[in-house]
Amino acid sequence: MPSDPIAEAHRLWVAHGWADAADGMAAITSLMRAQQIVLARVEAVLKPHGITFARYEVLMLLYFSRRHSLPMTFIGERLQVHPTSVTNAVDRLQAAALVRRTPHPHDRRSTIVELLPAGREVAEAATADLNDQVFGAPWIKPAEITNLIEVIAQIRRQAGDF
Amino acid sequence: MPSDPIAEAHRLWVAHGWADAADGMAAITSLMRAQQIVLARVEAVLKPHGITFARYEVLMLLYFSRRHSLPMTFIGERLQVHPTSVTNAVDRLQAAALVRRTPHPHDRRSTIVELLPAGREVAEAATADLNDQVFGAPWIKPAEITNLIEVIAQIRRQAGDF
DNA sequence: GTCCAACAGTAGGACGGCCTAGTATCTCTT
DNA sequence: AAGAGATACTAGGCCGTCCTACTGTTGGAC
Repeated sequence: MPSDPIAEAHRLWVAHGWADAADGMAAITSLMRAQQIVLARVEAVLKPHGITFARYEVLMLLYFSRRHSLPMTFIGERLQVHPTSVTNAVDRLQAAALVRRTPHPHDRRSTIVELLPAGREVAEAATADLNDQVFGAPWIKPAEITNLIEVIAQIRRQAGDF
Repeated sequence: MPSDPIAEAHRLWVAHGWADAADGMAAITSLMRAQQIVLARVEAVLKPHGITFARYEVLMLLYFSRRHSLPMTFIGERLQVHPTSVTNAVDRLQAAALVRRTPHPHDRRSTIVELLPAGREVAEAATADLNDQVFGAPWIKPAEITNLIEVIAQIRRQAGDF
């Protein structure tokens, strides 16, 4: 059984006199690796539904909104992604007839994205699968999950994420 | 001050009867967001050095290897990325004259990537900046950092990462 | 009232990740 | 010794992210 590459990197960091940065390096590298692992699982579950995680997030944002519709700008701010990424995601969702663009009634610069019934179906079906196969699956102990949420919330808060 | 979008999503998950998956959803969403935040910081620090995080990881792997050279395959396995991603990164590092490709002495299928002196310089300078501005910076409390490493190690181990 | 700065969205391009397909080489079986 | 399967790498393409540049619209300063 091979050793943990991150623990190995940590050891090398200390050996090179970078001990005060070794923990931070290991934590950030861990974060990168974990995200990659988890994203791959999520994408695998979403693939049969014909969407990606980026598009799933847009769908759920619309799903939870009062009128099942939101301005492009709001979506970008909420998901913390660049406006062009929203354009990209909405383009593909619209091509799949899951959402549609509607002009804003008062501001002709703005565009409203509206969830279509087909999009609502996909959102519900995809969520059922994700809840069953990923979110609700026993990947780590429940206590550790809430711990993880708490620690990351600190990072996010410190970065001005909320 | 707006509330935490992830806490909000958690609340909605519970309200829709998905309580048993709410924590997992929040943890995974947190992971995604945190990775995005941290990666952006790392990339900003590396940008003046003319490399990205993907290429930095390759450079450091070579930097720590005995002969400052490794097979393409080994790099991909260690970094847990697709072989084509290694090809991509090495292409760009080679174009920047930081590494070079060398034929494997015994196996003509294989290619050895060798760190050049210029690559060594960049690796050291980039690491100094990363240690100073990201890895060693006080983004969360030290105890929380080791906690994060531990929890993520469980996820990675469960996923067969090591 | 006019003009200009700010804003909303999109087009085009760079980059990293993956997948599939293809070539070249090795290795094992028979 | 020969063929089959595994292995190493790469080319081309898709997707999501970002950046810059551009068009159109709004709203406030004057």
